[in-house]
Amino acid sequence: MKYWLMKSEPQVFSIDDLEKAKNQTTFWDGVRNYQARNFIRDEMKVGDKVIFYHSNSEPPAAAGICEIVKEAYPDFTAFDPDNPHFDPKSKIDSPAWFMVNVKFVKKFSTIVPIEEMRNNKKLINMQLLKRGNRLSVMPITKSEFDEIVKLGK
DNA sequence: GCCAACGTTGGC
DNA sequence: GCCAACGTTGGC
Repeated sequence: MKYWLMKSEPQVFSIDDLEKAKNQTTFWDGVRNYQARNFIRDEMKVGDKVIFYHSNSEPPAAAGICEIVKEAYPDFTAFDPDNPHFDPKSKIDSPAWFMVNVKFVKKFSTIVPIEEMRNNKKLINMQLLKRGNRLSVMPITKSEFDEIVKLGK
């Protein structure tokens, strides 16, 4: 089993939105970066655990946990010219972009702000904290996952 | 609101 | 294939 961290802007889609979603499940659409796409398409498996991270929020923070419940399939929002994530490069018979379904597991009783992660020796190697990081989907280790869960409670 | 860092685009 | 210009991300 692998462990991941996925970013979402809470004003667009938050951990609360996931908790309230039908079956507490949603499709993770809109990833338009090749490195992130490759993680989604090639490495995410059902049962993998994911830290749900709130980016562009005050404060930016890990907010909870979800898990992969459906492996990669074409991101259909790329096919829809009216969708903000539309990408004419992605064709139905040769999709460029993929998504997975995730299911709510828990919301942290205490969010874990990025600053707290920066100050934690066990977390300092995470790609999230690397200078200039813009990746929205990234792998983390089991010990990093466990440490964040411990802090978030 | 600012701006550094980064990925993508397009002219050559 | 290079690289300058541009748009976006996302912390601060």
